[in-house]
Amino acid sequence: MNDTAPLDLARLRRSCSQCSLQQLCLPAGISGPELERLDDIVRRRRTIGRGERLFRIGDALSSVYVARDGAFKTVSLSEDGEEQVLGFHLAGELIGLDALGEGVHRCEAIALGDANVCEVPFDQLTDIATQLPGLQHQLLRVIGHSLNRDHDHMGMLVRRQANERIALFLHGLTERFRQIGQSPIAFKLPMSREDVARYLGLALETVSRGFTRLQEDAVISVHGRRVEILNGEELVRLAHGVEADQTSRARRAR
Amino acid sequence: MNDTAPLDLARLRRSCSQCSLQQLCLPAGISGPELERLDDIVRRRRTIGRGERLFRIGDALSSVYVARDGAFKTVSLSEDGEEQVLGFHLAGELIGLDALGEGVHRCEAIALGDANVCEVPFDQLTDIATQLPGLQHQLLRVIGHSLNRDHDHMGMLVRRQANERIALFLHGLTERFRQIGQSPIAFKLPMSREDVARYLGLALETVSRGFTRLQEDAVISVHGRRVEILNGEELVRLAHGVEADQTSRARRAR
DNA sequence: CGCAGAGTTGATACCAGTCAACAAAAGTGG
DNA sequence: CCACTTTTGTTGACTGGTATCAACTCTGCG
Repeated sequence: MNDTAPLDLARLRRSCSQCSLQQLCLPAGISGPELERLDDIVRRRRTIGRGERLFRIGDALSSVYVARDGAFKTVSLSEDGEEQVLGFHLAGELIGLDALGEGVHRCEAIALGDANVCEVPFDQLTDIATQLPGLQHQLLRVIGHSLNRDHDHMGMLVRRQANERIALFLHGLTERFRQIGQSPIAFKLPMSREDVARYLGLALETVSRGFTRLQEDAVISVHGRRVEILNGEELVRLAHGVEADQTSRARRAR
Repeated sequence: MNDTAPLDLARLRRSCSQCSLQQLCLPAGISGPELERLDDIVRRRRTIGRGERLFRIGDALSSVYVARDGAFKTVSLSEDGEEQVLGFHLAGELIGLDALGEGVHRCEAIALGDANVCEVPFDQLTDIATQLPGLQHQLLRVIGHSLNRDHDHMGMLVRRQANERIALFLHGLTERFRQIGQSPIAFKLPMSREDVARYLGLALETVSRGFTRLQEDAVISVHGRRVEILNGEELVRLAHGVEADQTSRARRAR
């Protein structure tokens, strides 16, 4: 899949203590010998190909995962078999918490491209969390962030119109890219228009039109999945329901 | 408000070990002396009046709460000051987890009617959870259920039309009433039409029309907030996007 | 080069939001 | 206890945003 295996291997061997995601991930807030104990249970370097699944609906909760690089979507299936996208997971974000309630996964985690993840056996994680209060605290924090993302997601879905949702979505992405140290103003979307649509509760055509419109208004530039943010402030305004300004409207009127 | 105060007082004094919500609440899975330790930190018997708040946006996370009776809504405020209802909380359901991420509440918990709650100081809870693995496990389970409810909520919001959302909402309520031992077929809605609308992402008029239509189709009977489920199976069908049957459509056509 | 998947654009229909008036219920004060 | 106000819920008419259906273009890839 990749001819730079030796190099990757070296990078992948890094322990939690050396990982660039440390501050976002479970190790935040613990250190020294405690970190080593966490390190021991983390099975690193699981590579996942595009379209592969970390787990499926109905699978027992065995591990939680942290995307190390690459991106994932979690989807649930409605009675008629349609995918609904519950969330996107970028580097450093925990995947698999959906099984916390009943111990069985309620959604599927699908790699949006080639990716690799840290796999953390859940029983062992909770085990050592009882012994390391700092880890328990951080685990709760990470779960909390997941809850927050869900709430933000709902905020996009409720009583906002299509262009607003799309602006919110793009704005949220830039913030997350910034957090993990990637460029927040020029990036490649890891997901398809259809995925975005199923995430935002819109038809994929509407998403496409929304992107086009943002480009017409000179807020972003889009070429397929390549997106560049040209006017971040305007993006934020649009995300909060402000109509596009006069010049943009004039441009569209032509 | 109620002249049976002495009786209530006696009931409210019950410890976790005697509480009817035990199986739904934190004590599930622990027992004996361990239960007593949990019991010790629970400040019971806080009474909350209709419209009062357990906490506000920006408050530091000090306690989580379990509704003992009564119902709550949690709401977040959008930039323009509009309420969006993130969830409804019936007896036995944990409130306050929204602050898990940053230690600060992101939403407000408002009593929908007079209620009383168990207040559980959060630091002490996590403290003894490190010592009682059964409690830690149950805490994670309860958090997981909260996540599940959020996901179910999203499922209602994404690409479902108004009548479907309303049917799903009612169906979900009956399930929750059943769980806490209240009648799942005849109940009084604790929340207003507006709350339902802000929860489902609809206009309140649309919710009102939806209820009326369900009544016309003889699926439910509504008088203000009193609801009776007349045809549970049909309700489930409607919740899954099946059109109303011929006879109902004929009735509407008149 | 040709193909399949992904994305764009256009025309049309319809669901649900909005505005508005009314009805019923629940408080409020004399 | 009744009149008044306020809140809550219902119903109707109209409009607009978005889904849907359909054709087309672009991109990457074997």
